[in-house]
Amino acid sequence: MVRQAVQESGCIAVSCQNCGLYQLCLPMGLDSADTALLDRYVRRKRMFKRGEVLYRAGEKFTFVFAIRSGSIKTHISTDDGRLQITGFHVPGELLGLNAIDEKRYNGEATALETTSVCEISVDCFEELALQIPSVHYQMLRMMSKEIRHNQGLMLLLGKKNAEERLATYLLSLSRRFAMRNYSPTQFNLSMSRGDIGNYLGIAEETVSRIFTRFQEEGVVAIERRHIILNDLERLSALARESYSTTAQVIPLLRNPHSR
Amino acid sequence: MVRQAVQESGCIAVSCQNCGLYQLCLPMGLDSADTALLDRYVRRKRMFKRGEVLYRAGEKFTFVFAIRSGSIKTHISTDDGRLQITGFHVPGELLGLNAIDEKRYNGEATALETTSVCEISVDCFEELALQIPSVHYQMLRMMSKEIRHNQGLMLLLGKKNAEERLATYLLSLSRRFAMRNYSPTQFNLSMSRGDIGNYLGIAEETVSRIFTRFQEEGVVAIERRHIILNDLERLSALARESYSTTAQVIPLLRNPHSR
DNA sequence: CGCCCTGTTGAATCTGGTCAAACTAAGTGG
DNA sequence: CCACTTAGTTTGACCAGATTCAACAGGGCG
Repeated sequence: MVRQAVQESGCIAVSCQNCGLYQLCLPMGLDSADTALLDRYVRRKRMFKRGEVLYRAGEKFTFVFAIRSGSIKTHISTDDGRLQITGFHVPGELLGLNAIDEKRYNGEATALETTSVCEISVDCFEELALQIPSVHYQMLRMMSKEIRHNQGLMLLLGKKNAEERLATYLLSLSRRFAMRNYSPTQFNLSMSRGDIGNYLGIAEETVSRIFTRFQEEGVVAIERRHIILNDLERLSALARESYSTTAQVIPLLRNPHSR
Repeated sequence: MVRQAVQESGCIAVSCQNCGLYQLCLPMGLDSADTALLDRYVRRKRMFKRGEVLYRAGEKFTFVFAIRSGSIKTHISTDDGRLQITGFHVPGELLGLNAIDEKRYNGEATALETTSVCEISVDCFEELALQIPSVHYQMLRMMSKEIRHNQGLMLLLGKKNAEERLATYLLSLSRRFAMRNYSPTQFNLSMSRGDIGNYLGIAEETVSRIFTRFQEEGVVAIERRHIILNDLERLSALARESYSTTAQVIPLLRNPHSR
């Protein structure tokens, strides 16, 4: 189940490949006792059906969730009930980490489709961090990444118009699929038009209208939830950003603690 | 300069009170050698005048900045030059932490007024983290807090109208001042109308118009950059959120590593 | 003293939201 | 197998909130 794959970067990818914990990118020198330990932490698996909730805002922080398959949306809401989707999450990502400060989840996570996750008990997780000090460091990197992502979204929400938002969104999905070695030009949208609109801060009708416009212009071809990006160049122009696939799945930088 | 103040929470506030490093909330048992060490890290002080830049996007991650006095704005920009302010920062806050993943600053930080900061060398910082393991944990908490804050902003940008945004903004400033034992109902805005508008995703003219409307309604009194909040209740209603000052400056939770 | 930057106010315009209705696909149960 | 429901999506018409453009006021600073 758990195997070691030494990377030239000086890290080990611990897998359970499709269980997000491997993202923690443990440093070299993990012995078999450690791997056994890790195995213990990822044992708890669980399925969620479309619409089922992983955690709710205010609940005690008991699990970190690693997505194995399927997809999840995370969202927060105003006091008067309007909600904002803050992210869509795919296999290999960890959920719930940012509850570490308040010890309570600050938002809610819902399955978009039938989804399999590993529940990692927080206590175990902290124990793990004690045994393998660089776990904290890796968590820092992951959260730093999330902050970066959220800032990108803030830029989008604050400064872009509806068309740019949708084009940006499609490109960002494309990049994420490319990173995971799926087709960057053909994929399924697991979220509804309503969810997309909510995430991008526009009405679902607007999403629909702009999708049809993109289609008329030949930039994309859409068939219900399946989409083909015909012209990434033009899409980048519409998003007003440059298209690049430079980012790697898990940037395995050298860990400063292994000096 | 550095003094120890044992808190009932099991933490020590290291100060240099007005130097944000104390936010790291070091665990008990810091000996004099450690405090001396810490003193070394916070030695580098520096002043920035209004408009001067602390760091730019893409620059190598060399310093973490702790604000001692004044205020700073952080911002990112689209490829075509539009920029989005992602935060205003006041004394006691740390800047630059989220460069930890890519080793490069992802945005830019600019002084809003004459501002004094401690520059903490990243190398020193990592050394510190090695010596005092809970530093990483405290960084996690700070980043978790930032994520929470950014999510709040995303909610605002995605779902609130101009009036709600401004009311929310004033309340959030009020809370921050209250936390630091300044008046929650009377303070100076160190940022321009343009900056406020940019941050909230609305035009500066809209900021101006709504400020005058609030003033006509008697909710606030504004004299250039000085503002008095006359009616927090009504302001909360306008923001459509409940007013509370429950949050504390530095939530000194028990550190799980000091078991 | 006059310039410049910031902020305020007005008027015209437009993007995107809201409301309403039709349509499609996928179930669901008789 | 078909009527019926339901959720998701698309499209049209209308309208409101916010932007844009423009002019102007006033403080602060050289």
